[in-house]
Amino acid sequence: MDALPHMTVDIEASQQQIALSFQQASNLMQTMEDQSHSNISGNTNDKGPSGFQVMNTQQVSQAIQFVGQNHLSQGWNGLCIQGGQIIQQQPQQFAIVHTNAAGQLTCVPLIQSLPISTIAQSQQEQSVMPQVILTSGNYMQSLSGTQVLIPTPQGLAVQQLLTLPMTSPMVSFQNGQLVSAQASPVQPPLGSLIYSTQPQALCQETQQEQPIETNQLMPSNNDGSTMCSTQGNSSSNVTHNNLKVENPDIIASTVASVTPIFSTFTPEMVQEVQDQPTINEISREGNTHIVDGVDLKEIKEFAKEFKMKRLAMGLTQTQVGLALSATAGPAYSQSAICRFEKLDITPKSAQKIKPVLEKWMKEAEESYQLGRPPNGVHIHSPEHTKKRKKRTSFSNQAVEYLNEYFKKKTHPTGTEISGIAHQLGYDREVIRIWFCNKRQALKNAVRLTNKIQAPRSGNPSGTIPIAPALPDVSISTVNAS
DNA sequence: ATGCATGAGGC
DNA sequence: CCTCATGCATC
Repeated sequence: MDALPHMTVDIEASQQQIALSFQQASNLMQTMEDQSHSNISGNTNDKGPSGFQVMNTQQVSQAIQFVGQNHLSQGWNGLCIQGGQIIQQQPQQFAIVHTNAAGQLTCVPLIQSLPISTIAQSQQEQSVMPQVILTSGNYMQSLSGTQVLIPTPQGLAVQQLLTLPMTSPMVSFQNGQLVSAQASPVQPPLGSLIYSTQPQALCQETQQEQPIETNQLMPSNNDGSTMCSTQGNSSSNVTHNNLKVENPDIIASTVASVTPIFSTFTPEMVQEVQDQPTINEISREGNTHIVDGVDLKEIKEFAKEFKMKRLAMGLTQTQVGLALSATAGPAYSQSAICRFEKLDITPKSAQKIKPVLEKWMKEAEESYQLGRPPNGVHIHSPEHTKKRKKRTSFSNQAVEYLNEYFKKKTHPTGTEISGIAHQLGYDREVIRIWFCNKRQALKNAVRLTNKIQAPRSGNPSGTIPIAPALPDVSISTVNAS
């Protein structure tokens, strides 16, 4: 480090995502929280592998300082990177971010590397909008189009990230224009490069794979007590306290008799499952943006925008749900909001929820700008009076058995359901519901299974990869008895 | 984020 | 009995 203040963050060379990926940032912040006993992330409910993370300057600074021995130069004060996730913040700052081949991230505060006159001019023109300019190659290219949500005195602004096609961090200003040292033509034009408010496609959220089945024959630690989780409450009317593997051999042989034929679902099996494909599924099929009179593109964009704004305001899905229920009109739970943001719903549902969220967000933004929390976020759950059946927790053996059965037959007959219930020792209704839910989940899970291949590395086109891998529910006959 | 439950609407 | 939209509870 010398005259030109900058910071460098070591990133594993193998790291495919630049800089602090969300996971890294999360881990870091978690670690820092652990060590400092302070809440850095400030959001415990919604953090996870997907989505993006909004960090304030201090958080970014802490994260970065924590990573390396290098220090953040004092003047540096804004912005941060991601790997398809988020970035933010702090108006009135300029920085160039660069990753080199070794996977190092370099941030150069333009405010110290650019002629002051240029900055002053830009600040005037753009008001308080921060300027984020990314340079470098492939990694950064993949960021192009990523949006950054920036709280400004005027409210939340969305800025799109664009990348400069260059491999060197060297850039300079000439006549007030940013010029690549490699003299390669910069496109799009710098004007739009530097500042764009039009929301456009964000990079795909990363989502965690979830194996459809566990197929794990019980290790020794799974004794009868776990056949039905009672959550430490043995007094409630849990259905299966008595369900024990009295004779594990029976279970085992039973499972075997079901004759598992697939260890995993094959892609071909899936295609016809879709009665009500989710939005993500539809878009992957290509072209069509209008389904059932619903503009999917619009909904997808709104879903992303909604999530960004929610996070920017520091609200969890739960808080939004509570706030929603505190206002007039239809309310939706955290689950619903989660599914909406993930677009893990049918177009019909999305269309129904969207205006509700839209309206709420609008009001919330206004509140936010006034420096007060949106209505209702403080409200606490009213004790629901209805007695709900305690959630059944199937044993691993039972789940495995059911999964194997499901692979063979997604619609067991009434008689078969009874048989299964008897065999496993669960209520018949519970088994029936299990199959219902399994079928339903199957439809919504299709898109999750295809991110296994190249969610991050390839996919330069930015399109969503396709490769569902689930069985065809429609094969089996529906039968009642 | 997701598994099981509920209830509406429908054959 | 099924699908579908949703939610509570739990992972």
